[in-house]
Amino acid sequence: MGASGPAVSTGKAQQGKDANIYEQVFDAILEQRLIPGTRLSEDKLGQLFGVSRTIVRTVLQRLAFEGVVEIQRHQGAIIARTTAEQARQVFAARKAVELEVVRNACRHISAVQLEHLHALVWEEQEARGQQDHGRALRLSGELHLYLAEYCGNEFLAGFLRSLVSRCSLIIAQYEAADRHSCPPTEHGAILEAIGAGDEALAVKLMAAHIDHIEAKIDVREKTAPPDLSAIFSKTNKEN
Amino acid sequence: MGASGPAVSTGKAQQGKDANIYEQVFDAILEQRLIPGTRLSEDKLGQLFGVSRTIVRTVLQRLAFEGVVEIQRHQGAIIARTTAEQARQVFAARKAVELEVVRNACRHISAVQLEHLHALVWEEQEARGQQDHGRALRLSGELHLYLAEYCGNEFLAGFLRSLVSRCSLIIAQYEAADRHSCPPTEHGAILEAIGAGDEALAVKLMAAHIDHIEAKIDVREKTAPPDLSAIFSKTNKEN
DNA sequence: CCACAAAAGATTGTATACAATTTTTCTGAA
DNA sequence: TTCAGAAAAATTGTATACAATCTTTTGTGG
Repeated sequence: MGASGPAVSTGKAQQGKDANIYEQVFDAILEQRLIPGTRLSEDKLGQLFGVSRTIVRTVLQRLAFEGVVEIQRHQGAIIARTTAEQARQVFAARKAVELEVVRNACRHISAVQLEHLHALVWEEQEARGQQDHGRALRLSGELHLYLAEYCGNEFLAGFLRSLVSRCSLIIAQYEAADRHSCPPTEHGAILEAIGAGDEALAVKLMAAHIDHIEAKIDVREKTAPPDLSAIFSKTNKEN
Repeated sequence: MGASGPAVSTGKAQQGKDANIYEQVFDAILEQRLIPGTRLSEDKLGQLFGVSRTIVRTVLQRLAFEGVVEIQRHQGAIIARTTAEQARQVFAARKAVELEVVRNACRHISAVQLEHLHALVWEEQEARGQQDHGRALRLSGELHLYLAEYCGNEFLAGFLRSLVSRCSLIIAQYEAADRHSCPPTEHGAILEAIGAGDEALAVKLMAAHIDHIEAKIDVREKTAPPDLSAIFSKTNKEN
């Protein structure tokens, strides 16, 4: 599988060019190449992708619905920033959803689907071995998303999609320097339990797994607020 | 509270005119004045509300993201139809989310918030007594939504919002002639349990409540013809 | 040099024009 | 009549023009 797969089924097929842009922006978020606070100018994006603002606007609105960008009237779109309290809520929501997902997966998942998930784990380890943290993080997210998709509830899967992408933003905003967001051995263990149909164990492992991710984030505000350095020295402005 | 409240906080304040149209369409869905399969022509809606297709398009895309309308390329938007399997998934998702909501509510809810919910139950009973089934259904939905909002997790609340609206569509599509979707005594009992802080009881009652709603739907397909302008005529001046 | 107001510039909000596609209507023949 | 196919109409997809608002720069007085 190539580096830039379709990132889980994002909806229907046969869509317009907005779908392409959406995928690219979404993937960039999942790989943390777009970090919270980044401004997404309609004109810039339009020129970048060779489309008019109409298309860009559609994409930005969709991303805003998903919660990964914030749009404020007359002030445009930025990659969403997450407060510490919101981060707590995201992990709580993930736990509620993913425990249900795991329960369903233990009953509904097929052998070939399980095989696919194992392949993702292997791919993720490979990326991590190559120090490609962005790709590893995206693959980790995709594992959770495919698991949800295979559990047989498209609504839970769709919701989890927005939670996982938001998690990427949270990690980008808060995580300490050492970045190993999802211990891959845990992924493997969860899949083992699901494959064995051991619902109780799978649920327990998934709960612990999410707790571990949450434990890694550091609630001190790492965002550069109106920088002190900016107050004392006129810093340059990018682009 | 008047008949046409803001229907739970739908997001940010200070929004454009699209917010108004969105509210009206969403309320019409919650009150089942818009039923599954109804075609939503961009031009018709635009003339109806006195805005250009640009605005209508924004609204339709948002509704599509929430899952209450379906958009197919070059074929426009219709109120979403739900398959029997999807309906099953919606109720499963609601159960997963609302049980978590109830657990949190038992710990986080305040006295004044609980008072508000009790008032909603009373209002719903009143509407039912006046044979205003549409309003009763909307109030029932708002009860569930406010409960989620008060539980202290905006992400779960937002997800539940789309599930509840989808439920209105499911009921409109499938429910038998006798329409009493949410036995109000059950609502009261759930609030009692939450007020008493009895988590186990509250969870049990909510689970049973959702099961009862699901049990009422009837998977036989029932079609219905649309009439667009009449639906919004009471709130809009121009034909 | 700083504070502050006004103008210039940049960005977003909305409407409209045109292109692409689908749906409907019309025509003719089996 | 009924069917196929083409023209006509209607509807959606996209780009662009202009209006509204915000941001930055500039100019002036203290």
